[in-house]
Amino acid sequence: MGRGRVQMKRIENKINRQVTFSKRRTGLLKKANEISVLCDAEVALIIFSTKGKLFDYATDSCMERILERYERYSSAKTQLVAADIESNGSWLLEHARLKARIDTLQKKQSHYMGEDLDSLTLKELQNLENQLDNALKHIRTKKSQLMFESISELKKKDKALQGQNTKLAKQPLQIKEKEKSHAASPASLRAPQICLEPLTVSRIK
Amino acid sequence: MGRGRVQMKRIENKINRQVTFSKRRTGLLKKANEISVLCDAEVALIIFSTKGKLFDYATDSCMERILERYERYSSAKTQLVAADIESNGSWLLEHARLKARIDTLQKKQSHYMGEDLDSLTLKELQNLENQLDNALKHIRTKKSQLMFESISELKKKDKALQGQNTKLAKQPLQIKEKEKSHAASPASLRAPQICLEPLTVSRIK
DNA sequence: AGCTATTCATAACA
DNA sequence: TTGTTATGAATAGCT
Repeated sequence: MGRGRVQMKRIENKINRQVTFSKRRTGLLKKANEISVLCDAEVALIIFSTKGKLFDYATDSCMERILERYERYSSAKTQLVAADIESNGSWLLEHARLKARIDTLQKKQSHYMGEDLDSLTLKELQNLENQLDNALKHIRTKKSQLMFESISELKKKDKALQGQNTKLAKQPLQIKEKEKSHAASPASLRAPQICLEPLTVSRIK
Repeated sequence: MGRGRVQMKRIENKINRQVTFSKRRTGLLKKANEISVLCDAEVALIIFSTKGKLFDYATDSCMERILERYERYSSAKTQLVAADIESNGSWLLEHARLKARIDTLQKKQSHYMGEDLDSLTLKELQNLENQLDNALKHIRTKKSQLMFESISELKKKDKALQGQNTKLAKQPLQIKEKEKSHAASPASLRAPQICLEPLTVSRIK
């Protein structure tokens, strides 16, 4: 992809190597992002230059999550690592990792709440918009579902109570009189309203 | 790089997405290896497909070493804070607290993404919907703002280039002939498109 | 940093 | 999936 083929071996000229590194690094990071977006894949890319400078990319800027997933996937040595951390006192690293993770999550959360948007590019804003739009669809679907369920339960309850009402209306006079002494209106007439309560409240926490 | 441009968003057709993933994955892994060899860099690349399958590349097949180096590098800045905590020995508590915080944040995040909605009540769903709706408004406003800015910058550029064009058209015949030999169309006509690039790509990190 | 001439990667198609 | 091909991208060598 340039003016001539290139041997697949270390570029000896230092300047050339540095320039090529810079150009290819940009390309690689770009492509990592592209496959992530286009193919809905989770990608983590870490590059250390010869001089030790770090460059990285991670889907959703969430490197830690992907590395954790990798560790989980690549073997069951997670436990060994954890034990290692405790025994050699390298919990410092662990702590730093947790902190970093929290930072990331908080930043992302602020974006989900429509805050701190100045730090985003147009493209990122577009992604965010699509994501939230999608989330809203799910949420509204779920909400409708819950409401329909409530309604049909209420209808069922209502029917049952009406049946009970009819039955009570046919009972001997004494019992009805007794009821009157307790309240202004017969309990049987209030029942449907009372029974609405648990149904609407139960899931609202 | 195929027969037509490609939108930088998730490919909706499942088959296409799978094929593209397979091809781009190959390309990405190849390029990761190339930059590593050519430029003497240390590279780690982790890819999870949508279905959770893992693909990876690491310089010298030594993923763990690179990941450790990464952790060392990215957490160096927070070590001071951690050291402070170590001194009072209450790091166990701290650790548990951080973990809990992360759990909370992650749970919340999944809700913001429209996932794991079964655990929410109707009222909570309503709150969530309102919040996201509000966030979307902010995001869309910001997006519009950015786009307007882009447009006005482009218009400015366009004007400048047209002026330049006019000037060039008035130059002696010899110079114009020279231009023809370089390209089919004058660079000034292509410029506006070229200038779109930085706006969409520049901040990929 | 920019700028081409080339080689490469890959989207669409088979 | 694998292979082919027309095209858009990436980039090597220069400036």
